Amino acid sequence: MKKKIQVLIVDDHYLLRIGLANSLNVESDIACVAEARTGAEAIELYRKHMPDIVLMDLRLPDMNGIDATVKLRSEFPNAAVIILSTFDGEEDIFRSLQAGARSYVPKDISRDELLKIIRHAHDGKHTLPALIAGRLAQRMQRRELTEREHEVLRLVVEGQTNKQIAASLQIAEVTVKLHVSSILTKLGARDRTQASTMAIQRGIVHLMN
Amino acid sequence: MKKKIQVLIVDDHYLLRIGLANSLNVESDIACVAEARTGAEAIELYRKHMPDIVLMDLRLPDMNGIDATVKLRSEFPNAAVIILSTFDGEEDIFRSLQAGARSYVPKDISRDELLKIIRHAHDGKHTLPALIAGRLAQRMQRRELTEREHEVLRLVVEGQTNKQIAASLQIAEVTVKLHVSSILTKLGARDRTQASTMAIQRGIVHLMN
DNA sequence: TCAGCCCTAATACTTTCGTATAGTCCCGTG
DNA sequence: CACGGGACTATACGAAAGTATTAGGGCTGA
Repeated sequence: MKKKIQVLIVDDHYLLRIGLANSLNVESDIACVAEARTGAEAIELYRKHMPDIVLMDLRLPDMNGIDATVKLRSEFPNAAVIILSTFDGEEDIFRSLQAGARSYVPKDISRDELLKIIRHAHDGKHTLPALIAGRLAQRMQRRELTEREHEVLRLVVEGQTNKQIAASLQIAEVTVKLHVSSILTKLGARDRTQASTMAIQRGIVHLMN
Repeated sequence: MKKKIQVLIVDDHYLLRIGLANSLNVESDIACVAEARTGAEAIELYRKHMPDIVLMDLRLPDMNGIDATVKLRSEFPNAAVIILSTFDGEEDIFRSLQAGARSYVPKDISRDELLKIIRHAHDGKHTLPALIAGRLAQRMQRRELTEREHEVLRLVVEGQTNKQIAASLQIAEVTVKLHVSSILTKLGARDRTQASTMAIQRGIVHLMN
């Protein structure tokens, strides 16, 4: 008998971990070997079990699923990570794949598609659900925001005025205006309010509770 | 032997349905009797099975979980609905309970707490997780937006200017400004951009894909 | 019936936003 | 070394946004 595909599940949602573990263990060629709740725990358990596949939630208590992927792959460059997410913002997809993930799947995925993607990922292939691939294509068209523009955008989303942003970043208000203008053109937004919702929608900025 | 608490699960996420069904069926006094993927299906299956408890996702393909609850309870006023949600915006909590839900639980809830809430709901009690209760308390303090203000806010979040909103709603721009001002004071926002993100954060407005 | 709230509107004024143009400094790539 | 790009600053202007005040009409509940 062939060795099963060993999977590490990383998710802080209890219900989802059960659902995943059950779905996988039913299959004859796949087995869930460990479950982690945090990014740190994920790396620890990866060292211990050396699984073939990591199913990683995008939102984790301690760190971002993307950062966790980067950290994991810096230690284990061959780690096959599949990002699981409720969000389907283009930016999250883009960054996940940049971080070296083999795939990116929304949590409302069907059982069959998930299994297919796990098997493909195990074979070294990069498979994306059609919807996700479409989002990614959209994202590729756009020019990326610079680091500074990201900072400014974050503050814009928080509702700060240009003057407040200038104070926060220790730069002149005119400079802030310049950055905002640049952000607007890059995002294709008419004003800061639209830029703000677009940023949230696309996953460029995440609202935390 | 006592009759088990019969539960209807309403969620379009395959993984979560499995997780839930498994968690519940392990218990000796609880049984999942049916699973629905949409609001319409939920009502249909409720008629058929007459379950004791409905676990309803807030986000459904066809309609809102809150609307589904209202519809269900207009036909079956004694239906015990527990809303399940990834969001923990105050507004969603508030509206869910207004719609007659027995409880509102986030999807990252622990197994024990979920079971406790199901049993309490079955006894007719209204139990809320501490975090959720806190959010609700915040919400209760605030004055509610009027219907018109909601409409305006939705358009503000879309990034429309006052002039565009005036055109959309067939009213004068000055009137729009008045509504916006009123919204700002009620939300405690400085400007429309902040109001916009607050509205998203609190679940007053939902972004759709 | 009257008070109170909501929606509507007009006028007037201040502040902020967004764009345009022009120029300096620094850094990494070719 | 030159070139391009990013970050920064300055000045100036028109377009929105936001505030304040006043006021009429409609609906509701005491």
